This record gives sequence, structure tokens and C-alpha cells, in this order.
Amino acid sequence: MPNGLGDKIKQLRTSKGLTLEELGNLSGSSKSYIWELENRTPPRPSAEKLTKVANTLEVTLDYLLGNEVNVEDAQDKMFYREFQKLDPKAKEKIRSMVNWWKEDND
Amino acid sequence: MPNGLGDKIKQLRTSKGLTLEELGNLSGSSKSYIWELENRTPPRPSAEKLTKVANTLEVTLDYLLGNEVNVEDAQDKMFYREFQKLDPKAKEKIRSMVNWWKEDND
DNA sequence: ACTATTAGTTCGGTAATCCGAACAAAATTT
DNA sequence: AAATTTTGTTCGGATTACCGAACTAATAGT
Repeated sequence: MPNGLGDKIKQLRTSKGLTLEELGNLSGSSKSYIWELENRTPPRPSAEKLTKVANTLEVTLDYLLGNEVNVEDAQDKMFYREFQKLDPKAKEKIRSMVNWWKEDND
Repeated sequence: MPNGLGDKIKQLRTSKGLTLEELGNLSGSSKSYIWELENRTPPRPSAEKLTKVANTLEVTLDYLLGNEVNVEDAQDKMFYREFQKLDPKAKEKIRSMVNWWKEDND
């Protein structure tokens, strides 16, 4: 039987080319615990740990927990969060970059 | 020393006219634990518990945890809408470009 | 004021999180 | 293909989240 949370973490981790240890280090957990999250039947991880894991994997907590349905929205949201923290000049650069990108496709 | 998470929970709970026991019952926790969440220095509550509390209080987990996205700027909002329309591949490229470029500028 | 009811606080115990370190398997190098 | 390095898995134990029940403080009813 598949574990929703674990499957998502493993999916995202491997797609980013990260090892258990790397994800552990980046998100302040031990690799053994990351493994438990991925493979053991649903534990009750702390919001603190899961938040850091979600941030490292660049998705929202709600996505990992199944409250948000698709990855794309979760990723968009995370990107937007980071975007908002940038200074106006940086925002402007990225904005124009995105606009330029759009010109081609339509 | 104000505790962010606790203050928010208490604020929301009382504004909804709920007692510790009621919020506990509605969200699958004991009243003593709700009290700890509100008054003791920040513990490490499980994502499971916190999710239920957030749902009962009708707010997002991200709000409780302080990761809130505030959508004040109209220009940012617009950008976000446009970004969402891009195809996944383009999004990924832009994301990694921004990440890479952010390393230098801190 | 006294009592009854409700709300909030404290506390001991138990079960679960989370880690480090040892072990196993897989991949890479020589 | 043996040796080395890297990645994944298991396990014992320290720490702590979370509960139940006893206690205190308010609040309301008579």
C-alpha cells in the first residue's frame, strides 16, 4: 500500500537528483529520518521538519500533506513566495525576462 | 516574549468564541495540549495536529506558521498570473535561473 | 454569599519522533 | 572482479509531544 506523503517526497527528491543525506542536510533532518518519511507507514512528523523539507523541495506544505492537489500550483506558489522577497530591481528584471519568454510562444 | 503561533491560535479561537475544550474536540486534540500550544514556548507540534487546528480555525497552515503569502502588490499579482500560464518547462527554466542568480546577490 | 457550572492550568506517564551509528546494497574506480 | 566510495536501510535509545485526570480560577444562577 502506497504512502502519499512518502511517495511525494521521494518523487521530488529524486527528480532533483538529491540523496537522502543531501536532503537531510539541506532540511535539517537526519538521512535516516528522511528515509522513514519516505518508506515507513505514515508517521506524524513535526510541522517544523516538514516545512523545511517542503522548502528544500520547493513545494508548499499543503501539497506534501495532500491538501493541495497538483505539484504545479505548489511550485508556482513557492516560486512566488521567493519572488516577493526580492528587491524591486530584481523583480523588474525577472518580470521582463518572463515577458520576453512569453513573446515567443504565442 | 510573545509566541507567534500561540498568539495566533488564541486570537482565532477566542474570536470564534471557542473554549480550549471545544477547539480540542473539533480538532482532535486534548484541551491541555491546545493550552500548551497557546501558552508554552513553541513546541514542535505534528503537522497532523496543526493541520486540523488550522482547518477548524479556518485558516491555512502557512498562516499559522508565519509563511503567509501576502498579495498586496498589484504588479506582483499580475506577474504571478502571467507566470502561471507558462508551460512547466519554461517555469522550470526560469526558476533555476532565478535560483542561480540569487546565489550571488544573496 | 453559596453553589453549580464552565473555563483554564498543572503535571505525571506513555507512546512516538528523531537521531547517530552500525550495517547492507549498489555503484564506481582501479 | 576486488576494492573503494556512495547510497540506502535497520535499530537502540534520548528526547518530547500529547493525553487524562486532578486541580484552580472565573462566571453565572439562586
